[in-house]
Amino acid sequence: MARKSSRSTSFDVAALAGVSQSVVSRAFTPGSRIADETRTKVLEAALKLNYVPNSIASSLTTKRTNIVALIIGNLDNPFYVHVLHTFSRRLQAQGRQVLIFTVEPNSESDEAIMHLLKYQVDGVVLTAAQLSTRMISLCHDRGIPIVLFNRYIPGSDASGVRCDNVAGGALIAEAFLAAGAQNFALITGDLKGTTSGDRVRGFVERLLDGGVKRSQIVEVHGHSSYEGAFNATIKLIRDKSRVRPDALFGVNDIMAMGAIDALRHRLGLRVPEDLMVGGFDDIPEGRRAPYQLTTVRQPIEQMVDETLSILHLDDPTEPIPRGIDRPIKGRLIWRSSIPVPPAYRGEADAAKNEDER
Amino acid sequence: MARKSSRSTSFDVAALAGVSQSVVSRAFTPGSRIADETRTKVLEAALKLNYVPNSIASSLTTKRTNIVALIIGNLDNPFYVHVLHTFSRRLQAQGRQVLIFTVEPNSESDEAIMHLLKYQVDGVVLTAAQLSTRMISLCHDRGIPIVLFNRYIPGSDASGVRCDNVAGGALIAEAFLAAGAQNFALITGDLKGTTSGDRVRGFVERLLDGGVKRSQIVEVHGHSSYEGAFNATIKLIRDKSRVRPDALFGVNDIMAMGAIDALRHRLGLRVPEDLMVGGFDDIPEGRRAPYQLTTVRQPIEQMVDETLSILHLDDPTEPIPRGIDRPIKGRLIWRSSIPVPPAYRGEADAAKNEDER
DNA sequence: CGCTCCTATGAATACGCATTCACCGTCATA
DNA sequence: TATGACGGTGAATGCGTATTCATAGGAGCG
Repeated sequence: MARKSSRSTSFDVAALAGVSQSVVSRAFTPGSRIADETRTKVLEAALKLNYVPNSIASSLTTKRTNIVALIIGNLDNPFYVHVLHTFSRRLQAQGRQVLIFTVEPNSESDEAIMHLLKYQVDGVVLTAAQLSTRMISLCHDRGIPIVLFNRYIPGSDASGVRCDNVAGGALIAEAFLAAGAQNFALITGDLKGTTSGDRVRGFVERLLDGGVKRSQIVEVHGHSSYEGAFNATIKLIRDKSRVRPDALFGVNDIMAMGAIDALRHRLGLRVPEDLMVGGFDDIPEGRRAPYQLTTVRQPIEQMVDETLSILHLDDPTEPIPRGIDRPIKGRLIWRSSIPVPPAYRGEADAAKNEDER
Repeated sequence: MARKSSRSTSFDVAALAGVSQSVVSRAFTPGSRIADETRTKVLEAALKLNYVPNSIASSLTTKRTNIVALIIGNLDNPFYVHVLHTFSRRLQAQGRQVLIFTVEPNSESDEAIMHLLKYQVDGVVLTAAQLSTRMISLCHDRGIPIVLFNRYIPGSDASGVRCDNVAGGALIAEAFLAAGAQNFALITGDLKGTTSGDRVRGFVERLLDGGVKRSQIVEVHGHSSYEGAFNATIKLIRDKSRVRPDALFGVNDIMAMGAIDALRHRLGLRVPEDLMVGGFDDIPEGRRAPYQLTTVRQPIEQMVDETLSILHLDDPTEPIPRGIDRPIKGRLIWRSSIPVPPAYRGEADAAKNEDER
């Protein structure tokens, strides 16, 4: 059989059902004017012919593809996998699909944008990746809304949804202070994106506010990954020129996990007894028995909701939203990678119950 | 500005460049008959107008969308995330994109198929999900090639690429035997797919061949996930009615990791001293310091290559490949979750070096 | 110089569907 | 019975591009 064999069209169905092609179209368009009886007749004919409407063809007239592009720069961090999964589920429930564009972490996504423009996607979500403002206006000019997820470009007219990273970083600082830490370290990746930078800033500022001296805080950079944090931690602890920290903030969970494993399996230190560790994101992996990571939970579902609402997928006549910056507060989840101060015992138990469900 | 504002067409470009629309089309079609000078002129005009060819419209005539659907049933297992990532990278390099369809694990993907038919995708890859044979013929009838990744339906005319799971299971059995294990346990998820079943079969058969008695092998089922294996392991070890196994095969790496953590953090056992553990997949997570998982490596790159070559994306005139079953041998990677017998020391050191690169 | 051959281009058409507009029959109303 | 009003249908058109076919012009040859 030839490859492009029998793909029946609305005309074929119309012929079989004894109606016109317009009627077939209406039979598949909810809310259009057609007699129930006729619709049934058409659907039966369609079934016989294995007819499925060609959404490519209909996009041509409706100017809607029901496709949303997701540009994603880091699938090695489980957090972004969860983000992808959440978007996919939500959009599928709306009858839309995700067209995925993977880019190298920290590389510009400009090329991806050029490609997705061809596909006439209804909207774009960009996460864990960089983007030039030129590309944003290119999308806007063409009527394609774009939302940055967990990223923002201050002063640009790009819209974004993000966790309030400054406030979140402060939460970890507070947890450390409440647990009685004295010397602080933080491990972060490159600061190209605003995400890490904000967390670092919130963390450091809160510590300084709490009376900690600058000299009590060490900042280490590594590749923004489990391995990067693993190696950076080893370097940090082996550096005998400074006092060993007793609190370590991994700027995201996957890095905190790398740090914990380095501490335990390379450096022979105990967590949290010798060193308490805090993370950020609350990925399910951080809840596992070896980590029990105290962290800031990013409310993914809510952030995805916000993102979709900004995209206005349902009514394309809305003007494209510009310059929106919607920071959403995260919540501190107490587990045992930071010793739980008495005041927070109840909260920690609640989190534990929730995890075990 | 209105939403669907200024999206210029090939006619606009033609007008600006002083040529006809056909010439614009040719300017963007590699290998078509057009004078270099003219092409340059057209491209300049296109640039001025921010013109990007509308691939939706061109699909209508070419009958190619350059979109490949990927149905994926389990993003919680990092293995499938790597699979997704690999497909995405490969296809993007060819100028194609992945349209993602997430389905609930172990649910039928029939609905997803109905949706992707609308999008006129050029091909379909299905992984970690179930599918009825009816849907396969539906795709085939419409000229859409579909390949099952790590899954096959014996006797059907579906094509598939998979790791040779029977042989792989046997490799773990051999490793256990070489390490001197006496009592064996295996933890597996539901056996709906062929993947787990084959691994179990290869494992058990190889043990029996090696003189192990049936009574020395315990099989435990749990949800096919980290947590499922974690809980199943606890149940297994706490069952005092039988001797404690000294070797445990997690039917995939993520389950093996769950098992290891349960052994260490709930049951107070040491790995590999009290219990050796083997996995399957060789996900990067299993290489981490706490796990050092001895496992069977699935050659993802090669499997993806095979899959793409079966899809024949480049020449749609090829007849749709039916009934292909391409098993690919995996390779045992020695790490330290199984004590390395002297004969394999060299191999293990090599793996270690490779990991640390 | 006249012819053919070939290359570069333009005009026209098809792709599959949504949508507009006109039309027809029916029913309720005056 | 005549008049609208309205629900349902069909014919025709447009969406943006690829492709076919015809043509103009130039190069090469005898």
